[in-house]
Amino acid sequence: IIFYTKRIHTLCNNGQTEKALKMLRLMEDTNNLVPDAVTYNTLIKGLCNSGQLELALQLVHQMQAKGCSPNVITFTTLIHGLSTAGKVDSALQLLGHMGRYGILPNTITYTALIQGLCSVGELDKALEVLSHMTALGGDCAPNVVTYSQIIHGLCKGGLCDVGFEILHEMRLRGCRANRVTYTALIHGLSQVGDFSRACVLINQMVAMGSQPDKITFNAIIDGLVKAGDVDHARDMVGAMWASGAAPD
RNA sequence: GGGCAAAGUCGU
Repeated sequence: IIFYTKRIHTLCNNGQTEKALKMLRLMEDTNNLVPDAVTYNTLIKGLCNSGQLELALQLVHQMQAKGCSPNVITFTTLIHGLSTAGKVDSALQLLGHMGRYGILPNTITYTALIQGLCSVGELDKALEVLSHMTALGGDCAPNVVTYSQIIHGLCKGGLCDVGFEILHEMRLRGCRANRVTYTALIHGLSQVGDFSRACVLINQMVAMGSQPDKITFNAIIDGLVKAGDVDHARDMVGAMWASGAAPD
């Protein structure tokens, strides 16, 4: 069964969902194997990634019909799929249904939801979810991914200042910002031409032990070029070499 | 300790 699940995983990653579904039938019908939650979750993710949300939801019913209970990963995968497709209402609804199955959302589940809220511009709601997570704590406490993601969303929505507040908040709560966190904020600042604060952040991240990488530099160089400041962009390319990241 | 879920830049 692990063997089949691995094959299904590979097929899904190659976008071969048809074949993956056939593989599921093959293992059930001709091999009398019983797929478990991991098998179904793998397929559900594949279907979500290829935009076949309906089929993914059907598969959840199918697994239940066969006596396999969905778990928190099943729901998180679906919520992520719905969020990515911009169907945040459905994602929220699904979150509400989880309780009926006796399954509690965790940090990753909420983080997937925040992703969706940000992408449709519901930043206020995303911030509400973040507070809720903080209040819940434990398994639902926001982590560095949650914070990085919401900072990214805020910056995209033009709210870099709020992004800074979140950076401070995460520090207060003992969550260390990493390269992704800083890069998201640096990118936001660069896009609005606030290079001085972007540089301050670069220095901060170095001081905190995160080296800027290619993506960090690209983010700021792109901003400089868009602002027509080619000279400083060249300087940054120099700094990029100096820090051991090769421009591409 | 097994196979499954979440975050950053540019590249049409």
